[in-house]
Order: sequence, then structure tokens, then C-alpha cells
Amino acid sequence: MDIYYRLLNAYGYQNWWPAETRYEVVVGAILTQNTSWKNVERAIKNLKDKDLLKEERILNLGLDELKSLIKPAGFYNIKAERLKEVTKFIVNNYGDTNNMALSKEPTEILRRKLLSVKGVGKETADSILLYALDRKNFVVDNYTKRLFNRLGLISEKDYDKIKKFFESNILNDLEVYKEYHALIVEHCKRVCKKKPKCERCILNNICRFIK
DNA sequence: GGCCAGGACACCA
DNA sequence: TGGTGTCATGGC
Repeated sequence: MDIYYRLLNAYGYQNWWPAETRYEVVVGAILTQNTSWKNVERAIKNLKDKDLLKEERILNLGLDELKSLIKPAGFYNIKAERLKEVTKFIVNNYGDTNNMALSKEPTEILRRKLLSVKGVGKETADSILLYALDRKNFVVDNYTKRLFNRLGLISEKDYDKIKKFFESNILNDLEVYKEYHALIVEHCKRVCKKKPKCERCILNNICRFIK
């Protein structure tokens, strides 16, 4: 938690996920796969301008039109399919995303179900669970792996083991779950991109590269 | 002009 | 299990 507070102190609350609705988080989670958020914002704006950010409307939208609207986010052919798939899953099983958030199913079950959807991998599923459904479920991404490997705090490569490492070491608080992942992303975007610039890094006396 | 971005999946050995 | 190619746009 020391690292969390350092990051929080340095960058402040990130207030993730930037979205107006739970379903918008789901859409963003698909669109941001290996894509910078700025490009995702354009795609989401296109959908929003046409008032299409609703489950039923995405389902009823023609595939080609959906592709052209999300084009700025890249990988638009597969992402259009994935959006349809995850939306179909939500509508068929829960009606809509708000209703899904009310589900009393354990997080593990929800996670397994999300992972069964084509195009929803671990990080996407975990992002949806945490930021769309308000489940205490840590999101691991490449930034997280890179940073904590560099810090010498993990040597694991296995996603679920890293996830458990965080979940058993951080405060059991939803906002901490949300902020921590966001802060890691923010930190890595700034100073941890390729080689760590430890001399001006706020985590410098933890980093094994300068010990 | 090359590299990277808030990944997932298919295919291969 | 682990490595590699593919998907594609936009910023730097």
C-alpha cells in the first residue's frame, strides 16, 4: 500500500472509469484493447452522438455501420464483432448492464461467464467487473506486470497469480481497487514506458534497479 | 517512417 | 505452457 499512497500523492485521484453509464464502460473496455484511450474516445463519441450507447441499439445496429463508427479505435472489424458478442451476452442473461450489476452472483462466477464470451479476455473481464459492475476485482495489465517486475515485487508472469498478489496485499476497498489500477496506468504512461528513469521516479528507493 | 497504445485469439511446436 | 502472427487507427 506504500506504493499506492505514493502514486496517489503524486498524481491524485484518477476517478476511473471515465464513462457516464455502466454500459459505456463495457464498450470502452472492448474498444481499448491494445489501443490508446484517445482513439477510443473518438469511437465512443461517434456512438454517443448518434445516441447508440445502449445495449439494444448496438444489437440492432448494422455491423457495417458499427464498424465505421468505431473505426478510430482500430481493429474495427473484430471489435465490432466483440461488441455485438458481449452485448448479446449481457442482454440475453441480464437484460442490461445495470441489471447485471445488481446480480447477486459471486464475482468468480460472473468472471467465468464473461471470460466465456468471445473477445473478452482476462483484462477486459476484470475491467468490466471492477469499473462497470463495482466488484472488488483487481485489473492486471501489461503496465502492472512491467512496473512490479521492475520493482522486483513480483516474478510471476501468470495473470491470475499476479491478480491474487494484489488482492491479498491491498486494502479491501472498492475505491482503492479502482484507483490503484488507474494510478499504475497513469504512472507508467508518464515515466515507466521503456526504461525506468529511476532518478526522478517517485518509486526510486523501491526500484531494484538502483539498489 | 517506425514504434506504441488501458488485448485477445488462433495456430503452432 | 510458451512463442508468434494478426487485427488497424492515430500520435509522437
